[in-house]
Amino acid sequence: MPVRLRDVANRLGISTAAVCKALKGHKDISEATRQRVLECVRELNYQPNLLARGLSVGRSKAIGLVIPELMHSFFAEIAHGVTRQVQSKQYTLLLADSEENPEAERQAVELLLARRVDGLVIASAQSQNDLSLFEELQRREVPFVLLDRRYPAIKAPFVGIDNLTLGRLATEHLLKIGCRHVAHISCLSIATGPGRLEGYLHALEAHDGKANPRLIVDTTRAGTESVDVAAYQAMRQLLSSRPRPDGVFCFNDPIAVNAIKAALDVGLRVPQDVAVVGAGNVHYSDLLRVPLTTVDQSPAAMGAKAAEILLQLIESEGSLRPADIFIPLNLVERESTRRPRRICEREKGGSPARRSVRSGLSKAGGSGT
Amino acid sequence: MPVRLRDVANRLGISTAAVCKALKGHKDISEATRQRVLECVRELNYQPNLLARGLSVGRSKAIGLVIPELMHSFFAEIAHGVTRQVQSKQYTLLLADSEENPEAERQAVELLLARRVDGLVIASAQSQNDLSLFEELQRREVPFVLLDRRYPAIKAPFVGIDNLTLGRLATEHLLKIGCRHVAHISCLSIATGPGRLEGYLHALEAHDGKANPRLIVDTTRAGTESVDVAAYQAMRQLLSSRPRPDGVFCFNDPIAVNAIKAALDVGLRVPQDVAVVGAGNVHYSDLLRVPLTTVDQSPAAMGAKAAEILLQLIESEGSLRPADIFIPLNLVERESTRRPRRICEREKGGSPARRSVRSGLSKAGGSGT
DNA sequence: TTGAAAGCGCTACCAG
DNA sequence: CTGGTAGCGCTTTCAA
Repeated sequence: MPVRLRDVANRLGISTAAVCKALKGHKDISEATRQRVLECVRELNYQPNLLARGLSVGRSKAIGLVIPELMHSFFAEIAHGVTRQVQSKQYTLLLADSEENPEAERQAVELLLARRVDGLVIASAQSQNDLSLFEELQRREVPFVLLDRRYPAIKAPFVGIDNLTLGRLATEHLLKIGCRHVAHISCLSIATGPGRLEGYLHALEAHDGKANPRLIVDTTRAGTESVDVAAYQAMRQLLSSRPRPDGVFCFNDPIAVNAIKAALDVGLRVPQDVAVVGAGNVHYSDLLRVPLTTVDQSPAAMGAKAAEILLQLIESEGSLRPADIFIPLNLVERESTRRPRRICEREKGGSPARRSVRSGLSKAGGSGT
Repeated sequence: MPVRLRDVANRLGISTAAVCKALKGHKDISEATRQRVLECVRELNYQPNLLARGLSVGRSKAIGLVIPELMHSFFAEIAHGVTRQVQSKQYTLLLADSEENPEAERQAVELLLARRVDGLVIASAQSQNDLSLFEELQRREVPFVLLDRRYPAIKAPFVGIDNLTLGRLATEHLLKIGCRHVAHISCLSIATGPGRLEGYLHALEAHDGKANPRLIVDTTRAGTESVDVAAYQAMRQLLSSRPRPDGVFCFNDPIAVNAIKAALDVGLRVPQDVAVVGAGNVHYSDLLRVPLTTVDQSPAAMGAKAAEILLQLIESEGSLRPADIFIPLNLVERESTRRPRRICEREKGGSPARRSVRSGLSKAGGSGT
């Protein structure tokens, strides 16, 4: 039904080869026929069949993006960054959502490979213990870049943030505003979780050396329980422990938002009674009931960078081995940690060199509409 | 490099045809050879090349999704609904983001067709005046379904909401809580805009017959100005007009959020001085500084339904002509319209039959993480 | 400068 | 029941 190369060739009384070359500006075709071809193509509204081309040349000009959860606006923004970059280079994006399920992710990757994508960007749901998926990809020499979630054992370019720094940044901030008992709601089942916990511990150690295990609670979900309720419960648990924390660093914004909810529900004030910081700088986090202090990770930039690197990787045909990229972090200070002026007593020991904190320009005022 | 059908055929000393049939369970192949094939396939880890298959059978088992703005969480959720449905049916999703640009959308569609997608789901950025893109699709007999943004002149299945009802629902709510001067911040450049305005007008007419044109301001952007600032300015303008509105129905949540910001910035209280309702029930809208009353549109359900219909359309090979689907609306009442108890004086005339309002269960408590 | 022809990997028709 | 074989639409090499 659709018009083929042959159709325009026949109509012009020339060969398909000639048309093909004319179209890609091969210089061994006369300008005259080239013009005729171009005109005819326009006239018939010829569109090359990319399946056929892909089969023929062995490259599809398509890449796959595997995301653990598109509902999370963090990943939606990443996806946006990826699409922008990819579309600007005339590639097509194949999207798969693993819903945080490692097995679903495997199948999704399998399917994308069967479609002969030229490469993959993966924000993975695999556990750190099972790297077989990535090993398989390497064995097959499929170019791929790891996004957001890092697997140190895997030698593939990574684009994301340094979670240790993130955890430290957030925790130091809480300490700096005078919190004495800083808790952490973690999510160790996600690849970025342990690093943030570690950053939290580092900051505490550097400050006064003590980390109270009772002030760390994890939200790894047992079964189908939603993250929101897990977070809510985690906060309730923290708030009933003694000493009661006066500052909480949460693994991410959704958790932080639920933590705040939990605190308010039991009659505590945020930030006066307990300060909260999240991570991700989700849209509208400055318009929340209590505007949320959070660590911005520039997800769109992350996505764009990952795509850019993947495309380089593909076009360089393996001659390139790009370094990991760490997107700069940015602590955005808002109400949830804005303590009534109160000098921090006993600032013990020299605090370790802190990463520079860029001006916390709100993101929700930007393009998020 | 990757293993082909031929490789397994050779290894088994049979023909590719036999292998092909064995794999798809054609009954004219002996169980014995079928087993041998299956085993060999597993052993060699054979993966069919879907480009080749697509070329051969003329169907790609892939569909395209065209979205105007993935950053907007409304569309991210739609995309999520689509992916779920599509993946469950073993289709692949090709994603394109038009960034609200009609021309970019055309090109994106062109590219998807060149990749021989079996159909398209389009939340379009085309203006109502230029339907050529859709006409072209119909001419080429490409199955497609219109999502969220409706083009009445186009005979293609539509999945979305009834904007007139939405506008009426929101406006009636404001009237019901006692607002005397209900304003509307519209966005007429988007296909869903006019319907909502109309619903607003209908509600006012039914109530007391008067609609003040000064209380309607549009946010169609001049140039590169962001929606957020357009919305903010629109609200400022409204607030300085006399009579000052005491209730505002906003085209969508991002606009509503900025409108609230504008009101608070000039020292007004929400909802006491001015009540605000949005549309979309964006994540966390119940955790905003002022939790936002909004009309929920169940975007994930919308996406899933659209995909489902498209797949039916494809598999029925045009024998089917599905009806438009209107996803039920759901007014979610929160702080931004929770007026201090105040009886509505002078409830003139019988208010028109109102759509049932389902229980306003918050969405942010759900899976949005 | 042009064209014939051989694939790319898979499917499907039709003859054995 | 099985296996040649002729495409699907495009690219590319090689000969004219």
